[in-house]
Amino acid sequence: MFKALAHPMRIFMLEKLRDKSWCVCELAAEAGIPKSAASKHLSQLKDAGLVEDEKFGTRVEYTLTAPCVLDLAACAEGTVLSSRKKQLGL
Amino acid sequence: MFKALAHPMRIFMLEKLRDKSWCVCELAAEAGIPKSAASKHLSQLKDAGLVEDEKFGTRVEYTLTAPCVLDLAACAEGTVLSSRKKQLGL
DNA sequence: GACAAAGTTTCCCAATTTTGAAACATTAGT
DNA sequence: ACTAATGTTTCAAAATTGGGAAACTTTGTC
Repeated sequence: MFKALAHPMRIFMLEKLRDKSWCVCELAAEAGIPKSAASKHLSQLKDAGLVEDEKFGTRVEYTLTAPCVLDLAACAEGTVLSSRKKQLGL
Repeated sequence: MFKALAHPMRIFMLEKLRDKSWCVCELAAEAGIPKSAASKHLSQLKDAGLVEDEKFGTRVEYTLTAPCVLDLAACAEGTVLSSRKKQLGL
């Protein structure tokens, strides 16, 4: 699961999914990457249990499912920020 | 930070550090890897703000600092387990 | 000073991951 | 049936990451 989170693009996608569901082509356009890459990233997030997909015709919508991921991200942010301070000026 | 967590050996080290501080050579011995590798992994954990190091003579002791990492691990475990169930039998 | 112990850094190679293009489904609409 | 739109998969190249051995620091001891 941490491997799934260990890529800026996938973090970006999770942040997009925080507010609403997105289909692959929308996320690809937002991120400025080809559909194939977006599909593969989303597939990894799905394997990690962080998102779910649902088909609507030709579209596949991805939704954020893991409820604790946002808390997790907040924890990560706080940790990183406080360690930055220490590493610089204390 | 998630990159720092995205390696089994570093998770192993964090679990060791849950109970007490360890020096590099102790962790290397526990993990069965050379000191150089252990040092590099610990360096990444330090850069991510997850551990701190303190020198005692020639020894360098590493200590777990990020208080939320353990909650984070619990969250991760719960998420992974519930998604496994879904992916198998629902 | 010489030596040993503990860590770090460097160098190079192996392994993994990421990327983009193209081929391949699948579904919808005409 | 044909075409367009959306996703997924495959493949090879590119990029990143990890691993081990040796060189190098630094500190403590004799």
